[in-house]
This record gives sequence, C-alpha cells and structure tokens, in this order.
Amino acid sequence: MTLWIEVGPPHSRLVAEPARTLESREPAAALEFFRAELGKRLVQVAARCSIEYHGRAQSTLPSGARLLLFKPDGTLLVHTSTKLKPVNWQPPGCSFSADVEHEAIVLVARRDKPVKETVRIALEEIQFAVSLDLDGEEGFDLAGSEDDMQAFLARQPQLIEPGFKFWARERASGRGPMDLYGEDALGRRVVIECKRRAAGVAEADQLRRYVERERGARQSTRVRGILVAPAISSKARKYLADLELEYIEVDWEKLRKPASELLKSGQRRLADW
Amino acid sequence: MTLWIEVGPPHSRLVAEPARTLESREPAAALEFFRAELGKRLVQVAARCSIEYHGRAQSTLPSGARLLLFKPDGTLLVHTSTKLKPVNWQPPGCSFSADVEHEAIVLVARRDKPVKETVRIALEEIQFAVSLDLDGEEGFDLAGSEDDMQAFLARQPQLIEPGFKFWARERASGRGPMDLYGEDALGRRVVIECKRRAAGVAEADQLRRYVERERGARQSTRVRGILVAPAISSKARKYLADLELEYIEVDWEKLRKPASELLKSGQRRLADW
DNA sequence: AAATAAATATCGTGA
DNA sequence: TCACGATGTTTATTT
Repeated sequence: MTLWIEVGPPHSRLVAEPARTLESREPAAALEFFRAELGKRLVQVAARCSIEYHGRAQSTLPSGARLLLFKPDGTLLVHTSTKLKPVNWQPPGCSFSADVEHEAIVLVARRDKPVKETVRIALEEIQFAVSLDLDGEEGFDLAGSEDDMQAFLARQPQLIEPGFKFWARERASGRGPMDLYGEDALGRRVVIECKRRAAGVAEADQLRRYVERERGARQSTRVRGILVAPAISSKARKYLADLELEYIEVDWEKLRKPASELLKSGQRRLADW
Repeated sequence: MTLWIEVGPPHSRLVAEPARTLESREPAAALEFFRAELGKRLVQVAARCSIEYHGRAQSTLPSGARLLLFKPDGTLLVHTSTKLKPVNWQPPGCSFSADVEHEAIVLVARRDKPVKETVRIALEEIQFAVSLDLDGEEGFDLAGSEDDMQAFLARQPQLIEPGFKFWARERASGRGPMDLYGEDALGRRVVIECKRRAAGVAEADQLRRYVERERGARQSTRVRGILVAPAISSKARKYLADLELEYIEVDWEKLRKPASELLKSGQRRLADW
C-alpha cells in the first residue's frame, strides 16, 4: 500500500460541488431540472425506474435501480450493476424530453433517423440527479489497430516471404478494398488480408472473396491469397487449404511494441505510411 | 407540455441521499473512499484525469473532464461528452485498485484473462464521487431478434414459398449451424440463412458456406440456399445470383408486430418454438 | 477453453 | 446517403 504524500492545496484535487445537483424533493423541481439540463450537459440519474424500448427491436425492463446517462450529443445509456454494455441505450442524435404521465415523471429519448426509435423511462424514485460538463475525445490516441499492423507489414515485406514486394495498401479496386496487394518473387499477384486477432472461417471467406474478385478482374487464376493473422482456427486453416489459399502467422501482440518504436522514431504516424 | 399533477408524498419519488458520497476535500479521504467502495458497489467519479490503456492495443487520453464508472462485477467505463461507446473501458472481471503515484491518486483496472490488460487513470481533480447499489438485468425482455424472426418464419413457411416444409431450426445439427433447414415442394433440401437487417456480401458468403457444407455432407449439388432478409445490397444480390443462391425479401420490421401478437397469445416465447 | 455467430451492435471511411 | 469493414468489439451458445 502506497503512503499518501500531501502536496499542494487539497482544493485542487477535490471540488465538492458539481455543476448542478438536484437537491429539492419536489417532483416539479425534478421536472424543471431535467427540462433545463437534458441535451445541454451530461445528466446522470440514479433512479428506480422501468423502461420500454421500441425501435429496431423492442424491450421491457421491469422496475429496478438503474443508472441513466444522457449526453449532450443525444446519447442515452442505461446501466445496471453488471456488464459492459448498457441494458438500454440510444446512439447520438436523440432528442430528450421530460414529462409527467400517470403521476410519474417520464423521460423519453427519441430519434427518427435512421429508424424511428423510442426509449421511455418511467421514474419511480430518484436517488440522485446531477448535471455537469465533460470534455470530448480530443487528443485520444490508439495504437495497435489493424491499420497499424498493415503499415508495419508494408514496411516489413520479408515477414510475408523473401522477395515479396508491396504494390498497394487498402487498394480500392472497383469490387472492394483489399488490405494489401503485391507481387511475389515469381511475379505472381498476391492479395493479403491481415487480421490483428485470431482468424476464423469468416475471415478466410473474406480473403476468398477478394482473391476471386481479383482473379475475375485479371482473367487469371494465378493470383495468390494470404491470410496474415496471429492465429487461425483449425476449421479455417482446413478451409483455406481446400481453397489453395495460404496462411502466415504474424504475432502482432509481440510486434506491436517494435512497431510502436518505429512510430515514435518516425515523423509520421505508422498508419500513415 | 404536460402539466404536473402532484400525487402522494414527494419523498417516494425523490431521495436526496445516495448510498455514499465523497464529501471531504482531503485526498486521503478520497483514497480511502475508493478503496472501500471499488468492486463492492457501483462507483461513479466525475474527474479531470488522464488515462493510459495497455492490452489488446494501447491508448492514451490526455487530461480532461471524464465520467468514470466502476461496476461491482469488475467492469470499467470511461465516458466523454459524446458517443455511445466509452473512450476507455474494461469488460467484467477486472480488479480495481487505488493508489498514490507521483503525488496523485491513480485508479487502476486490471485483468489477466483472456489477455493481460490495464487501464490506468491518473486523477487530477475530483469533481464528484459517489457509490451506490444498482439492480441487475433480471426481468429484462427483448423481442424482435433474429431468433424471433426464425421462429416466426418456421411458423409461416409459406412466406418462403408454397409447399415449403421446415425440418429443423438452427444449431445442434452435426453438420454445423444453419438458421433454418427444410425441403421444397420438389423434395430438394433447402438451407435458409435469415437476417433481421439488410444483408451484404458477408451474409451471402455465410449462406454460401452453409450450402457448401451441406452439399458436401449430402454428396449432392441439389441443395438450395436462400437468404431471407428485409433488404440486400446490389453487390450481394449479384453475388448470390452468380452462386445460384436465392434471396427472399421479408420485411421483418413490419412483421415484428404480428409476431409479437403471436407471442402474447401463445403460452411459450416465440423463440422457443 | 475454443469457436462460431448475433447485436437495438457502433463507428469511421469512401464512393 | 449507402455500403462495407474494423472494433481493445461484447455477449451468448455450443462443442
């Protein structure tokens, strides 16, 4: 257990008053609070409530204590005590409303596009409601994505095989993009599909599609297809073999760090290569 | 705007005191609060902080005001002012810790399986911290999923074509999972893949896999394949045609309601059919 | 534990 | 706007 070392005024670390807290026990005050804050700032509500959803599917959630988040961009999240995914939600773009129906405050999130959807939250008991301002995702940086893996492979063609030359990355052929495209030592065209995670049959099929497209476009069966991934399921491996497609193991988990070094040393993002 | 109608004691609707709020401005108190509450109850923290993630990928988020949620099941969510998905997160199963590093409180979420992952949150200013108990997802009911669509089609084989007979619905077949399996009026085997949303090439390929598997198992090319969906992309339609596979349009959006009626009238869940 | 596919998937990109 | 593919996908199911 690390010991606490006090430095500087504690006020700089703990500010007790959030932007605005619902203090009154009057339902009318709560209603006014929601109408003033929803859609303008982040609103958190801990409440006993029941929820109905109608839209792409439909759902009901019986009464219970949930945490509601209304973001200023029109996002709604309803969280229970477990799981990462919210039990109910709406993506950005909703309009929020607060009204009284059958003697209870009802919060509604609505949107029309791309499909009409409604989440209706009937509050029974508000434990807690507060609104505050959050910052956005400016400056967020993620490394290690498939994009980075592609860029790394493009710099290290010998990881594919000796004499391999890359022609293009994310080649936008009229029939769809393929991850990497090049030529082997014997001058044969090679389509490469790269995956940052273990590949299954669906990923093998994705490669198959690209290879077939390319063979059709080139009027040639002399197009190789290689699936590059850190691992592959046994069924997918067999599937590839039957189709005369290839698999090369590249342990991206281990290569990510060196790739990161390249990124740091280089001027540009690795993914921009 | 609906008018407010006051009924019953307001106390039943608004309880000002949540389970436990961090009131003290002392950093030591905050540390103690986190250590007492993390992993035991839902902990919400609104704070200015910077975040680092290392695991399947790696990311950094510069200092800013974010909302942190620590669930008792070991789930972490970090939300900004926009978007549905958290900017950082950890799925259930993490262990949480609170420590002091370089004169700042640092909250860490760690897990080892399936891969080693760490989210490190360096707090700079706590706007707000509270812990409370939430209920789980008990009683949550969702209707309109693909499972329901399958069940509905199985009851309405004429939606596929006259004389169609279903043999089996999904899973548990030794030859691999396919959504629906049956026989047409001419006695030919038919594999059906059904999608609740618009289908693309990947979905067409999924059907193709199942049909090929079935043809292989039956040593027969006389196996039809039908993709059932509310819509299909033009490329996917062409792709299916080239493979001599079929597409049938079923507007699940419109059929969901009648299907729901069936569900209500029946004893069992539609999906159990 | 591994594999497979659905999801109210969400999200970004490119045509 | 639509289509396509990645996601630190998550989640459930089945082997």
